[in-house]
Amino acid sequence: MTRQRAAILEVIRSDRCRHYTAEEIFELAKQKLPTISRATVYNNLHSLEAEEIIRRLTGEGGSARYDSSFTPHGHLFCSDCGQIFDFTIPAFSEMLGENADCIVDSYELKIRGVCKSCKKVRVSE
Amino acid sequence: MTRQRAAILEVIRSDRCRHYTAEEIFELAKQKLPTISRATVYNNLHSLEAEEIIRRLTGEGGSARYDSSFTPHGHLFCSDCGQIFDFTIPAFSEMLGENADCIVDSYELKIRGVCKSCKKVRVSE
DNA sequence: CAAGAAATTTAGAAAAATTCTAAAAATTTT
DNA sequence: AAAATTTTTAGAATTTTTCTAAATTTCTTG
Repeated sequence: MTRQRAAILEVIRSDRCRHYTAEEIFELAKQKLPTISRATVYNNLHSLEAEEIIRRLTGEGGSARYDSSFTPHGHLFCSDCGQIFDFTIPAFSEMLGENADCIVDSYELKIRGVCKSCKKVRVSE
Repeated sequence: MTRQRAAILEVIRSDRCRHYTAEEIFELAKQKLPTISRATVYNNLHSLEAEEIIRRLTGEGGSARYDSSFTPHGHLFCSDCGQIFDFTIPAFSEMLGENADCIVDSYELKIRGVCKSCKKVRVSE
């Protein structure tokens, strides 16, 4: 555990809904450790994901975003505000268990849509 | 509908299990239309996805892969052979319908694990 | 706690992936 | 078939990620 790794983790964990990009994490970590380098951020993001501490989310726009939790859960990608909301599906594990003749290491349900508050804005417009 | 667009679609549809990358699609389309450019491939991949004809899959390695169908379904990313297998979950739509207070445009279930045949290889080794 | 070994970080270059641009070509409309 | 619109091309530019070798930090062990 290095100071850099701690700073990176702290940045990722400081956020429970924005899901930062690598570049954002780099900029924020830089405020704590001005000499930190991009490569260190990427190195740590990779190892943290390999250790199942954080999760890499991709699919919207150019750069990956990071989730402070590795626990399997769904992500709602709001097409209006761009935020990524977490949610869980209690019955999900069972559903998978009974049909899959494969090894399931992890899963992620990605929903594209419009979140609650943006839906309200749309209705009122 | 241009010749380029048709060639790109044809390439994507010629494959039901590999899920080509943009670069692979570019190379394969080039065999039919030697002067096709990368930008055209990307332009068309974007518009085809916006028109909900194909789907962009991301998350494994650097480049996105393309699915010839936009119909919501799950993807099993095999961590051994790297292939992406499609599967459907009949009960899934209902499950979503009853809980989501948001607009769901589409969804994708991503599973990381080991496919049937790689599992067999692992056991026999 | 100090010395050596191992692992990590740095800075920047390099590579890979994607987007942009303006002119040319193709397609569609009239 | 001419004009208007859209798409394509080629390559530069940008963005994102990875690599590299030297320097630094952390860990291990006496």
